[in-house]
Amino acid sequence: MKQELKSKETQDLIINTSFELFYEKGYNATSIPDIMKETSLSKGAFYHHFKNKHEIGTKVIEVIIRKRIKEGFINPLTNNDGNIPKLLKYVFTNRIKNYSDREKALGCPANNLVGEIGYTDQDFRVILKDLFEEWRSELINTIDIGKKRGEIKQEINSSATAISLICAFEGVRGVRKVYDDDDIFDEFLESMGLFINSLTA
Amino acid sequence: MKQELKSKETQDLIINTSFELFYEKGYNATSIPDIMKETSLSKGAFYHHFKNKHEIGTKVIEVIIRKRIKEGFINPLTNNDGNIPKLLKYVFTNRIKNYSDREKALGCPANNLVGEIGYTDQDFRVILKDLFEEWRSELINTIDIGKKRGEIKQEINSSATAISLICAFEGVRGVRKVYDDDDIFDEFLESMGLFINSLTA
DNA sequence: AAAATTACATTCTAATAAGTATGTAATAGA
DNA sequence: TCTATTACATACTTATTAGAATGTAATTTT
Repeated sequence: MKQELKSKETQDLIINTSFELFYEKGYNATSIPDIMKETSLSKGAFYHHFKNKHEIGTKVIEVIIRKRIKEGFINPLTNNDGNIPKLLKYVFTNRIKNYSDREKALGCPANNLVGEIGYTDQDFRVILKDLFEEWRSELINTIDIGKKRGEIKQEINSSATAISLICAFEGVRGVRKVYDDDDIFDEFLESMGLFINSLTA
Repeated sequence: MKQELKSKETQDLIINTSFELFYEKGYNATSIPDIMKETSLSKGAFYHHFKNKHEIGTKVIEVIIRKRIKEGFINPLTNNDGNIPKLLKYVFTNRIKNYSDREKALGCPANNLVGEIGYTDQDFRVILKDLFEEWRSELINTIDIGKKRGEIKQEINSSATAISLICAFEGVRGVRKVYDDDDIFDEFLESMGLFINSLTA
């Protein structure tokens, strides 16, 4: 096989495996040997492709988690031919219900990482902030469209609403984690639906 | 000094120090030597009073974090002579603004631990769940009182509303962590205020 | 085809971890 | 007062960690 291709495949394997382990056990609780055991590759392979653990952490956020947020939360917003409040409800409520048991039990990968951020590691914080900002700005845009179309009240603060939707969503995913119970989701979705209704003109 | 008293003081020192370190660096990133360096005590002292790291984790949740949630969120609810929506606004919005910079930057200790929970450690999950349940049940009670008094709409689902308030609150504290910016709080509080208003009869 | 480079594997080091064993001075009980 | 126990400190063991050094076969470049 061509070297360049092989190399890319190995890197992808390491990144994907790292993501899964970080998601299941947490970043700090996952060691490089853990990752390499899972890939069936050697430590040499790891340090050939990556500088250190911090670099793979960064890559996992920038590549995998970013992709998940883009595909799961940002892209669906751009498909805004229909009614905006309905779109918001879809993205923030209906979608959640269809998560796998694993995803429900493990929560949001981005939010889990946020929980691990300490006083010192500002690097992850900044990358995650950029991610949230991408998401928020698309949400603001979506809400603004709703306002222009008269589907959302003019007096609604788009930016405040966007951040609140994100906060509430990240919040449930954490709370659902500790409850390990679908009822929490259902009740949350009911309130979330009411909140979105309260935005409609 | 009497032994029993001395022993209690040492245990408290270890528990409090552990809480601070877990809060600043996270549970998994904090080692027993870290804790003992901070207390200026020896490892022998630690293992004399506690079985292992897991036990101190449990104690920190059951004692310190529980106390914080009780005093900060549950007890204020029981002081419900005034208007209930106003009380909710106080507990969920005004209070947050008065957090110290450190508390803003570090987020919610309970929620941070939630982020570190993996597939395996069900122990912490269950203790945290009990904590959230205490909080939620008091909140449900408070909302019910508001309904009885006619301050909150009858058709509001108290349980769903309670869990949503908790989720939203835990959510911001995480999001605020990554943003490291007070504007996020202000915007969130604006939306939160509207949401609470929408509950009023 | 020879030389250089790449993509790893293997081996090693130095630090740090959790937890145990042992020692000792102070206190408490008999 | 003698003995037992408590509250630690010190020292040790074993496992695991991040990362560096070295080796090597396959691929690429010249």
